[in-house]
Amino acid sequence: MERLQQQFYKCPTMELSELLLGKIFVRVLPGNIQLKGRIVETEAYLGKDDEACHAWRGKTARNRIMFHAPGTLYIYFTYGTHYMLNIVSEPENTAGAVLIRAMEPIEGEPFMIKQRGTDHINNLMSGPGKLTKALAIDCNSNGNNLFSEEFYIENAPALPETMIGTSTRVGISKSRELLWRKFILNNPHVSNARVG
DNA sequence: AGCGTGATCTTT
DNA sequence: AAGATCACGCTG
Repeated sequence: MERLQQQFYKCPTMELSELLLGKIFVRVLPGNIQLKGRIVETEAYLGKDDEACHAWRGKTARNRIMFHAPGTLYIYFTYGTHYMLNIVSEPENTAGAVLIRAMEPIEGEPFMIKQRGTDHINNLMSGPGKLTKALAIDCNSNGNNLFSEEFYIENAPALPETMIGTSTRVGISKSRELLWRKFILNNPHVSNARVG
């Protein structure tokens, strides 16, 4: 399948969060290690009218990448332990991003198993902190984009609406009512959504 | 159900 | 300068 070009990412964040489901995220490490995962869960974050979004109050040192061009990677560190992977959306100077919450391992499982310290396949990338660990992604890649030999996304057929689930976002305390989480129904690699 | 862990943001 | 919060994961 061909790689997605920037044009693909130039659509509203809400649409993008759904279009990304089923696509193949590729991470290539030195030594020609190829890691691939099928995106199975996403969440939308918009600067405007979304208090849960980092950029809600405007640009800061941390969130500045969210104002970059569509297809840029916004990665941040949280809870003293985890890195979160987001794909920037919306035109330049407008904040928006899609959080990648879970993937289904497609290639490079031995590396992921080593990274994660478990060989349970359903547990390798079934959460936003888990998948960055499995793919060895940290803040060094913040601001990189998906049009390189290191990171790109392969196209895949669009999923029928009947396979896509919708819910409130996980782990936030603001804007709790928004149904901005999208996931592939009945896929065993979707994260265990924490409640409360 | 509780807690580790450290950067970031808000409030003093 | 201090305090609160946090787009989480693991143990129990």
